[in-house]
Order: sequence, then C-alpha cells, then structure tokens
Amino acid sequence: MASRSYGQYCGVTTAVELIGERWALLIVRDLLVGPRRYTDLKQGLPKIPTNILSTRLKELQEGGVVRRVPMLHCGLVYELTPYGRVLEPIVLALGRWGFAQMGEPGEGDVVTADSLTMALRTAFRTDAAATLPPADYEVHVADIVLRVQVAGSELRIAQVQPAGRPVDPKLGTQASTAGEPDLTFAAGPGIRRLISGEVTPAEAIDQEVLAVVAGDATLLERFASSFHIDPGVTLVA
Amino acid sequence: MASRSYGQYCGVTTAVELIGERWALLIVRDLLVGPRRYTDLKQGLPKIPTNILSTRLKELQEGGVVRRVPMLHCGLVYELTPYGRVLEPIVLALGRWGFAQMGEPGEGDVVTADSLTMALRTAFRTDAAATLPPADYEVHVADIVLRVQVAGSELRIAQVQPAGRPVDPKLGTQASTAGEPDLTFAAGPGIRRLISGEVTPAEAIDQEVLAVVAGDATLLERFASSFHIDPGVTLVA
DNA sequence: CCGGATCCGAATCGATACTG
DNA sequence: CAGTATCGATTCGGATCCGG
Repeated sequence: MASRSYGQYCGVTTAVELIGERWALLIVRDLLVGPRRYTDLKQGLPKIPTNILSTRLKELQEGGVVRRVPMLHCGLVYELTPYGRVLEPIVLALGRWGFAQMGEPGEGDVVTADSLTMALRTAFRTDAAATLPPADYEVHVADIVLRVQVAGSELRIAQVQPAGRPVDPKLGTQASTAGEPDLTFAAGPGIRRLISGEVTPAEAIDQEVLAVVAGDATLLERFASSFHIDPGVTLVA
Repeated sequence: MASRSYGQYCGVTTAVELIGERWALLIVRDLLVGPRRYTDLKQGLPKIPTNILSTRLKELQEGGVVRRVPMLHCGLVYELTPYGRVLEPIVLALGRWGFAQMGEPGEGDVVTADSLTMALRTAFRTDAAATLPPADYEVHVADIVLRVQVAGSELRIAQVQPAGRPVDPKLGTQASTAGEPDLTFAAGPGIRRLISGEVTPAEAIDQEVLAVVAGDATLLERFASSFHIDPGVTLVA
C-alpha cells in the first residue's frame, strides 16, 4: 500500500512521496525540536485528526524517516532517524521561504511551542550572533514560554512550562536554565514584524506588539540582530 | 477559497500551504528548468489529471509562486516568479534527499526530460567540476536526449529532440549546441547507480547499465566525478 | 493542437466517538 | 496514553468534452 505514485523515477518525486502527504512535514518539523510522544504531537498539531497522525507516523516509519522508541517507565516516543534529521536545513529553508509570505494570523491560528522554536531557529543568524556578546532571553508568546540562550554562533532553546518548570528533561529539549535571563519580554504574533524588520524594537514597544517584562530593554536590539529574516524578494501579485 | 488551513501561524506551515498540495512541487520542479506551456507541463507530468494541473496553476499564481505570461504568436507560458525561483535550492536539496531512498524504478515509472535535467542539477558538484577540464556530453536515457555542458563550475543542460533538433529556443532552455559532444552515451534508469557510486563507469559498461555511443569513453570518469550524490546516511529500517 | 472545463466514481481527509 | 472505528465531507483521478 505504497502511497499513490507519481509515476516518475526521480529524486524529487521520491522525496515528495515520503514527506509530501498532508501533515507529514509538520510532524517532521516538531520532531526536529526533539523526540515527542504521540500525545505531544497531537497537542503541537491541534487540528490534526488522530487517525491521520497515526497513519502518517506509520508511513514515516516505513519511509525510514521516523523511528518509534519505547522508553522505560515513560511510554514511547517518536524520533527522527539520522536520515530524517538530514531534513533539518530543508525545513528551516522552507520556514524562511514561507515566512516572507505570512500575513497576519488568520482567525483561530495558534502559535505552538515547537513551531515557535523552529521559527527562531530559522531566523537565527549565526554570523551576526557570532559578533555579539552572549545573551539569555525569556520569550513569552501567547501562553508559551521559551528560554532562548545565544552564545556566539550557538543557539539553545528550551521550552518552559507556564508554571515555571521546564519540560521533561528526558525528552532532551531541555537546556540548562539556571539563573535569571538577561531579558524577559512578551509578544503576540506581531513578533513577526520585529523579525522581518518591519518595525524596530523601539517601534515594537511603542506599538505594543511587544512589552519588556524584566531585564535590560536595550538587549532587544541584540535580539533583533540575532534573529532576522529578510522577506527578500518583493512579492509580485 | 484559501487552501485548507493547518491552523498555525508559522513559516513552515505557510510554505506547506503554498506548495504542499499534491503535484504542486513537481510543477515547480519542471518550471525551474524553464518556462513551460500548459501542454508541456501535462507531458512532463504524464499522470497528472488536467483539472488538477489547472487548479494547481491557479493556486500557485494566487500564492505568488507562478506567473502566467502571454507570448506573442506563441501561446502562453507559465513561469516562476522571483519568489518562486527562490525555491530552487530547496527543490535541489529535496531531490538529493529523495535520491538516497530511490530503489529500482517501479512498474510504469518514467523518466522525463525535466526530471532528468533537475536530477543532473542536483547531482552536479560545483567544487569537483571546477578542478576538471571542461566537457560536453550527450546523454540518452530512455527516449530523451540531453546535451550536458560542463565548464568549470558552470553547468548548462539543453533538451534535444530525438529528431535532432533542440527544443524551441524561445522557451529559454536552449544552450548553444554547436559542434559535436565529446562523449555520447546511453543509459537506462540504472544511471542512478553510477551517480550514487554503487558502480564505477567501467562496471556500468560491463553490467550494461550504460553504453558509449560515440566519443572518448574515458570521459565517463570525468562525468562520474562531476555528477555524484552520496547516499550518505545508511538507511535504518 | 492548445488550454482548459465538466462530470463522476474512488480514495483520502476530518471530526467525533470509542477502546485496550 | 496511544491509538481504532466510523462516517460524512472533500479532494483526487480518469475520461470526456468544448471553445479558440
């Protein structure tokens, strides 16, 4: 019951047969953040029907993209195989490409922890960050909280539970969050306009797309330098 | 009538909504070779239903990926917008990724001129080719003929009609094919095994996956050096 | 021939309910 | 927690048809 074939002997075609079905690449995106349990994936993809999720996971396993790993006392998790992890630069590039076309959030659109984590990864500018001093941010968007640590060209992102506790360290997404962040700020989806450069940090605060909760507000400049996606090509209608 | 939303405010999600529908990325792949008429696309995607083709073309236009251009005395063509052309490295990377998972061709699988052109582009090693002398190949696979010219890190691929005439120069895929190629060879889908390094050129000839038609057979080594995809990660079942 | 539009059965997807 | 089962809503695929 191989997926419907496109009838061509071609690498692109094979790739699309492996990860081109609806929802598949979004599952891969979330797994790029770290291994996830079935329920985690379901929460991270609020609109996915459960039967589709389980079908996709099976197909991705058959395709050698995803692996199912039983964890002692901890249920079981899905994780990318080495072959699946090769998709990381491709998914990041797609995220950058799609970013340019994102408008305002549609009615009912949500931001999830995993998608925001990947968005920050796609926006991270290794070269710019390497020339800046390290910084430790806590970013609040809607009801999710990320601890974002930049040190040279290294980026670590950890998901923090609203209650204050980090997520299960066994799942490997945890960075050391000892100590206080240098800057804590809260934003809505309008954070996109900061990353695209449509607004400067100062303007972002003025227009209330963003608010500093604690720490040194001038670090927002450094944040904007480290995380930026140039929409690039002007969109031609 | 926006495409079914995934309900997330995220660059990857937006990208998948733009080019994630069935057949969409294969249309983009063919348009990366050059502008194409509706009928060209239909021939290059033999199994696409015509209603799906026209639906996708409309969606890709709405998404700013494809543009419809009337040509004087020459019908009309579809071409990528600048924004759509940004997808080139992504499609090439996907082609490389899928290449590693390609087995033998399935029953009824075909190789098209555009897919082979893109396959050679994905396999082209700029760095290796830059250190080699220029070469001019004519490659026959099944019933398609490509003129492949390598000069330093430059690669030009032109599609040649079986009759001997190149395709319509107005569509821009035409390279100057003056003179005779240095090497002409014919292969079947087994050319994949040469590009992956599973067989050396000598073995390829021995095992009849490939036959030299004319020219200097030793140039096959140079071809294999210039076009190569390392399957890389061992596939874990 | 080119560039589609239309119709219809088959397969997939989405939403909800339910189970070991 | 980790999925199946069910079933109506969509989409896809294949064929045919149509205006220029």
